[in-house]
Amino acid sequence: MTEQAPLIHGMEDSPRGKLLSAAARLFRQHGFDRTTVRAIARETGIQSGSLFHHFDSKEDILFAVMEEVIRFNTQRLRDLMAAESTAERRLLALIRGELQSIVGDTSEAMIVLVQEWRCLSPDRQQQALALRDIYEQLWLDVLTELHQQGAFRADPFIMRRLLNGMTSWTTNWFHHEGSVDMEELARIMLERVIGEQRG
Amino acid sequence: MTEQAPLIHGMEDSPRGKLLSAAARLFRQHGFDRTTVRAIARETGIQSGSLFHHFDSKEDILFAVMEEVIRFNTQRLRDLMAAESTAERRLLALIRGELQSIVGDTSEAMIVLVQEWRCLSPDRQQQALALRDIYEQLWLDVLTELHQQGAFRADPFIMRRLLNGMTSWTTNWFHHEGSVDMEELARIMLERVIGEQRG
DNA sequence: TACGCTACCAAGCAAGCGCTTGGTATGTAA
DNA sequence: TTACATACCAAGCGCTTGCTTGGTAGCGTA
Repeated sequence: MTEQAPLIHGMEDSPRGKLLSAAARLFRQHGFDRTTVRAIARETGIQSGSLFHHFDSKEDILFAVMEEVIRFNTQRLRDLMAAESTAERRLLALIRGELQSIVGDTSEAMIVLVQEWRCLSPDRQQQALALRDIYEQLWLDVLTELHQQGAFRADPFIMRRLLNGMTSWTTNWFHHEGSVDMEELARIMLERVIGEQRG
Repeated sequence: MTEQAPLIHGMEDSPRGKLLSAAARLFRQHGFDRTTVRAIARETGIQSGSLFHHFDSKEDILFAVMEEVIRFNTQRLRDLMAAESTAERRLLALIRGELQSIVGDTSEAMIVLVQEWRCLSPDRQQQALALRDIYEQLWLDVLTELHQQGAFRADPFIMRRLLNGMTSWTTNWFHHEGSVDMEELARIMLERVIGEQRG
């Protein structure tokens, strides 16, 4: 170990936080199963056995990564929404925030959250699901409000699923040097809900 | 082994085809890394060693699953489109076909294609990518045509990415017993492109 | 000085993994 | 009858894996 990779946004500067940051990055790059505890330890600059002083099992690390990233991004969405006055602008804020979390400062952990879900035990899945429900409720509230205003006809639940698919999929193609930036992409996604406004 | 699970649509009724069907199902359920060659063999009713009479490595099995499902679904989309006379109807056919492949008769293999991509060697990824490019061109042709007709303003490339996200994500929520069926869902997705028509 | 807590090292164990090996049964064609 | 290919079995090898164990260094408190 010569250099330390930067921490993922929202994770604290402690042995635990460094471990989680390194783990998230490796899980994202190679997948949970192909990441060895030895690799996580090496990246953090400790011996593989020492890792179990901080976590009881490899799966515990995965769960901790997921839990932290859900909590952090739930709070971020709440903060972003609080500054907006209309339902339409709140939805744009949500889309912006989710994009930010997926292709921005917490991307490693967010991708892990989506892709390594089944590596959790059923019990742990249930716990993570409870946290995700809170996150999802933020979306449903705004979408339901817009639906009642007549902004779109489709079911708000379905609409959320479609939006979730659009944002999650960006992992597979979005690049910051690409032809479209995050702000413009958020706008385009918003238009999939409320239609392309004439102007 | 007492009973044989049904084959996945497009796979032949041979030792090889049965192996691929069983493997796809297991890969989907537990992931590539957590599926052992012993489990694949057991599901097919043979010994684990016998499996290597048909394939050189476990990764070869994964690649074969992916190759078969891309080829099969590319041809299916072509057939479905050939019956349609307008670009809008062709796009609906594409959406319908992709949904069918993801939540219908080839779902196991399609999900594996999306989720286990990085388990392929770089060389194999390149080969699979070439096949996927052909598949994607079908979408780009139709979307470009619609874009030129003024059906939507956004970039056709971006639009394809958004659609791909919407369809792929259905894995995580769509159920055949649910409140919306495949046909209606395809219609709703189409409207994300061309807008909700009044009527 | 003694104590206890946190953070770590060095070594290694048991289990599970992909894959190999050497051999057998069956079917088809010369 | 011989020859060869296909499809399989039984056994196990060598390696990697998550995790355990027993011990140590540094630090703050009494």
